[in-house]
Amino acid sequence: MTIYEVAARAGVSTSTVSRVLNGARVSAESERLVRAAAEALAFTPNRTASRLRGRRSAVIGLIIPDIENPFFTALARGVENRASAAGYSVVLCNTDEDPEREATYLDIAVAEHMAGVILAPADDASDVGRLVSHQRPVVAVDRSLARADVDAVTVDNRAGGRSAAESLFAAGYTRVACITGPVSVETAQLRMAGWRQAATRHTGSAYLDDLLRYADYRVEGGRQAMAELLALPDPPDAAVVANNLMAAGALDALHDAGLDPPGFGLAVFGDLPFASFGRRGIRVVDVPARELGEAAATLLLERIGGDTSPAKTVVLRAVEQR
Amino acid sequence: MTIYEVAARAGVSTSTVSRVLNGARVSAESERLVRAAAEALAFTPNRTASRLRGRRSAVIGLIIPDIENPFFTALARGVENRASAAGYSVVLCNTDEDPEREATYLDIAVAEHMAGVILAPADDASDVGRLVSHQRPVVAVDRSLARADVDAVTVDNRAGGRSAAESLFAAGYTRVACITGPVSVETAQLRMAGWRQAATRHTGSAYLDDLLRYADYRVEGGRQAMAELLALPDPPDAAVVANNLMAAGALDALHDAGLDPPGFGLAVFGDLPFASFGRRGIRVVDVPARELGEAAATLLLERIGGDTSPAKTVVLRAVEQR
DNA sequence: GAAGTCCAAGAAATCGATTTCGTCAAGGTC
DNA sequence: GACCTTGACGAAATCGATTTCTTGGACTTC
Repeated sequence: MTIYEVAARAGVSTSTVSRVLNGARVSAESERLVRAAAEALAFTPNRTASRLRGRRSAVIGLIIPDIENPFFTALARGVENRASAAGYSVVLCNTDEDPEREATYLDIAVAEHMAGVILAPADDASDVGRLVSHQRPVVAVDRSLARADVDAVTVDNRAGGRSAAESLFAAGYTRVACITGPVSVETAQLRMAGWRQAATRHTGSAYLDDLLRYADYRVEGGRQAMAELLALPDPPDAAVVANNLMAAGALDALHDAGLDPPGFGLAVFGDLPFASFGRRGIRVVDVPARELGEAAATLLLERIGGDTSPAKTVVLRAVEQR
Repeated sequence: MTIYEVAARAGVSTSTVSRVLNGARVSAESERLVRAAAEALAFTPNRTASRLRGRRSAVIGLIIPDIENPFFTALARGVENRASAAGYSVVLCNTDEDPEREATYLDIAVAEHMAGVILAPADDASDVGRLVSHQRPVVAVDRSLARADVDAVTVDNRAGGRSAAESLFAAGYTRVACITGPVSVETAQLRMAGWRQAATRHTGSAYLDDLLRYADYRVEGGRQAMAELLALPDPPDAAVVANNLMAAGALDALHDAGLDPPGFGLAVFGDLPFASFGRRGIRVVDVPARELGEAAATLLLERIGGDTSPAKTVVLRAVEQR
């Protein structure tokens, strides 16, 4: 089912068929003939061929570290909404936080001639050089990249961490701990820094390290970190937890100890999906995942459209909301 | 950066470059020259061109109804594991249960010359005709299709529903209700049918419709259905809930009524992610999402590899596990 | 009515990698 | 030494849609 067969059936040349299909000038008669032939043959243009010739593709790559984390799927949803409204399809790639898989997908993005890439980097040193040097637009999302020539959309993690901690102090808790993500992950550091700032202000003491735990952004890590905190000689009475998955684990550990919120204060980054009733008494810092995705897609589409202004970083607000 | 430039730099023809890159016979000397040139130019073959010529693509489409449902992301993970091990990449498409978006993605799959498609159909009448008539392999997953000439991988939903209900009766509950999904969705019907079978056996009565609610497979639907059941003059003391999202809503409604499990018996299809502590006392029918994805990918890869045996349906077991 | 303008539409080049076909030389056989 | 086999490798065709270049006819204009 090629354009040649359509042309033959319509009794015109392939150029005319292409023109009809792409909305260039043709006589009404030719148009009628071509449309009839295409209809009769159920013709679908071969995108591979058209892309090879036209060098553009209507595909956006979205590379995320963990497809099973609802935060990233909500983000993906945001990207998809914007992209499909603009006629682009979204290819989702899951790196499992593995820089090597990430590199593979970045290579694929180049080789597949994708129109652009939205990347939630596994590491702030992620190598997007290949994309950039091929003039392929890239937007970093959620986490920013070390290089300054790439657009980014992030949330104000430090303010969010501060606001989470402040809200716990304001509610009367006095020893507010922090469970954050891997040392190497920017969002984990910033959220922790926000907490540290608020905690220092309220307790006067800069010796907070007892109350700080680095975990892995996963359920089990959260559980274990909370168990450790509860086992301290002078345990905390509240905690800021830096993501949703760890919060699920932390809640579990709290429940084991008979300390369900709000008896123990808990403020969490990101919504706890599907855990609505377990969520009661928990303070949530709303991380606008979908909006992040939408903002990133908007930015990327502008770049694809030819916007060559200097790289910018969009920072969305993340504030404790309840 | 084309194969021509590599050839020029290496002082050989493009055929030789292609041969080196694809592992055909070449002299050691040519190989060395070509590899050096490719390295020096940071050459990445243009997949679009290679696909156009070779007519095969190393991309598998995975079309799912709800990317934010952990069941489907776990399934996607399974597909991805198998596919990437075999050198294929996975393109994830989200239909939002919308047959129209599904049709669009199916068309894209044809036009993009994807190697094959794994589809969790929004409707059992989903039109995969285009794929089939283009000889493009398709595997239905989770839900089967009306047409019999397409491979499918499903779970034994009826047995799962039966086992869920049986386990509640065995634990001493006597009025076991059922909250299932949309009437039009096969899995919802089958899970309900399993429940009905067990309930009929135990209660002797075939008049179970009071205790049956059709909802929408979403959190709010589950909450509302459970609220309705609890408001009955003669309310149930247990329920089978046909998916994870509705269970989250149902749990919420139960909590509002002061009836947390195991006071009220609850058996759920599929794991409740991130709700570990809320999950206590709940019976879970393990729906092997990842394994479904793996099985579907295995089947699809066989078909892509040229297996032309008659269409088959693989049924995985889903049994109450605790 | 000659010259100029305009437009539809066909022929052919093009995108970049793969693959077929043919050539040439080295090595083997009788 | 004539003839055949084998292997490396270059020239050119190929995949299918798009786009440039060209042609020819209709229509203006003075």
